[in-house]
Amino acid sequence: MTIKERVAALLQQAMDEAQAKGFIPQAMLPDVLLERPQNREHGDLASSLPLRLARNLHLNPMEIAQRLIPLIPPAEEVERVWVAPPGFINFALKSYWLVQQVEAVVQAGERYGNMDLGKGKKVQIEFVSVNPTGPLHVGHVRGGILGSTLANVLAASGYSVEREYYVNDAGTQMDSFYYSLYVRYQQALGKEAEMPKDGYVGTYMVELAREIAIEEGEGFLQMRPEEAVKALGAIGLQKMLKSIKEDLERVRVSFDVWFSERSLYTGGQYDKSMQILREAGYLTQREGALWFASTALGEDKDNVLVRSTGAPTYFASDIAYHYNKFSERGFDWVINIWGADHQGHVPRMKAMASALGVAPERLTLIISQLVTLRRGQEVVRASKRTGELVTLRELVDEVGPDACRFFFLSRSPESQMEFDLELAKKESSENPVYYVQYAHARIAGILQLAQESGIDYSDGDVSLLVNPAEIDLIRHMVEFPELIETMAQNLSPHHLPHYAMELATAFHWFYDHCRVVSRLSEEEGITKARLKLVQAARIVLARCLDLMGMDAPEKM
RNA sequence: GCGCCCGUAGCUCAGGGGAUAGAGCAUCGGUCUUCGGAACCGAGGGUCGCGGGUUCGAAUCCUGCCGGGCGCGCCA
Repeated sequence: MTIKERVAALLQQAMDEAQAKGFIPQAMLPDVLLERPQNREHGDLASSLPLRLARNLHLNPMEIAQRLIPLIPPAEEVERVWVAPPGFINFALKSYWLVQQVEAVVQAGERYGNMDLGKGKKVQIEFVSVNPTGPLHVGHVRGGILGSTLANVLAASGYSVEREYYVNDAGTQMDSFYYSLYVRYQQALGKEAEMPKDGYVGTYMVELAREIAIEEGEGFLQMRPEEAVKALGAIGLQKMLKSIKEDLERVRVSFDVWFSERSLYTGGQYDKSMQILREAGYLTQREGALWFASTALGEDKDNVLVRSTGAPTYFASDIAYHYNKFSERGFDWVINIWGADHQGHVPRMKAMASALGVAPERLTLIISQLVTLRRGQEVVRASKRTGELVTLRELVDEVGPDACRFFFLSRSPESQMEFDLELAKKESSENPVYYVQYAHARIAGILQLAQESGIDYSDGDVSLLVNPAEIDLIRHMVEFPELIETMAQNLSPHHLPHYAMELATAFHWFYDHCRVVSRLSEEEGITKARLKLVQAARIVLARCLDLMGMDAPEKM
């Protein structure tokens, strides 16, 4: 239970009693009872409950507050409760309680901030899932970093999380990729062959084909073209996937499962899911194609599942895929992270869930807006087909994984963002990423010094911590569990970098005001107490960095 | 034309019904310079795109414009 929930419960108790005794009329309580006021003078926690109730109760908000306050039970956490116009109830926390939280943090260690919001529910996060037709570029990084961090956050919140990459190894785009590879392979071996007009003309395809020609020899030239395309394609796909995986690992994005689209056709999920839709009456045959009657579910148009050529669409695969996720693998909750260019597919996905008999709220689609890439004034256009793009690899080589992650993470998914490569590079020596990491390195330095000096601070007495800088640092640490909760509830990991900045600031401020390691024997007590505080600060900061997938350096 | 997202400081972005709207970078000024200066403190800088509405209270919710991004295929 976070301190916010604890105090909210106290307020709730007071409210119940007030109503039971008839001091206050019965009323529905708002969901949110407590807030963190932005101004310190308003206490550690505040409630606008009286203001919210005033209208329905036909009472003056100040009056409501006055009646409520005497009924708030005394608690070891709370120092003072008071009314503030126009009708807030403010709470100040006891500094004795705050200071004891240092012990709580140290005791919890790496588990500090974890909670059981998810109660072990099985959640799957599917992200990136780019067609393996070429290298990942900058636009794909955002979803990867968002997904991996969200997965960390949900895991810390008590969900059982699985990370998945959906490999589109079937479908027309892949056919084009396979054929392009065949052409490049022939050319690599000196044979005349012409690229299809919508083929993948990027230079990486030339290199891929050459590599295969060297490793596998000329054998594919002897095969019938269809056979060669298939055989080469299988090799090309594996190489492409390997390279994508390596690229993602450079930004510390990894997956538990790489799921093959093709397996849905060989494993029977496609047939089964279509059967379910057929029996539910959602399939119609029209104009030579098979349609999903999504208009029956409130969508504005139907969607083709099987083309008149007999080839299933990507959407048909999606249905089979989600049938597999929900019905076969039994995920309680499925989260898909998509780029804004797929936003139009959301309604039909929801319709599909209903048609499969899955409650639509068990499927969450997070749409992250696209990234505009710039080099100074020049806008860089990304086109995978022509190969004119800044790859993920180039980006990470230029900017580094930590800065990359921090930068992408600090923007909320729904806001379009601009990535200026020049700026990212230029700022990298003087940017917030290093500010946060520096705080960690500084802490490590202090603890190192303590160790070298042979100081054992395990018996440090935290009640000696009274300096405002010390208390301020503790206040920030105490907010960490609430942060985890907020991020998990709103699926908004972008708060993490901002919090990390604030925590680092609080630490630097403390460092500036309070000398930690003292050689004076009369300062032994405060030295140990502060070392314990520093240890706790390190735990929280390291957790932040870990959740963000960043390094927590000992030295820089 | 229709749908979704966005518009907040010079720039990049937080804040998404509460009290005086914040951060980083940039600009200007100061501190300290014994545990790591990749630090600390301060200043300037805002019609929260514009207009209406709801509310005790709106940057936040509703609505109409304006501006930008992305969609609207038997492509993925």
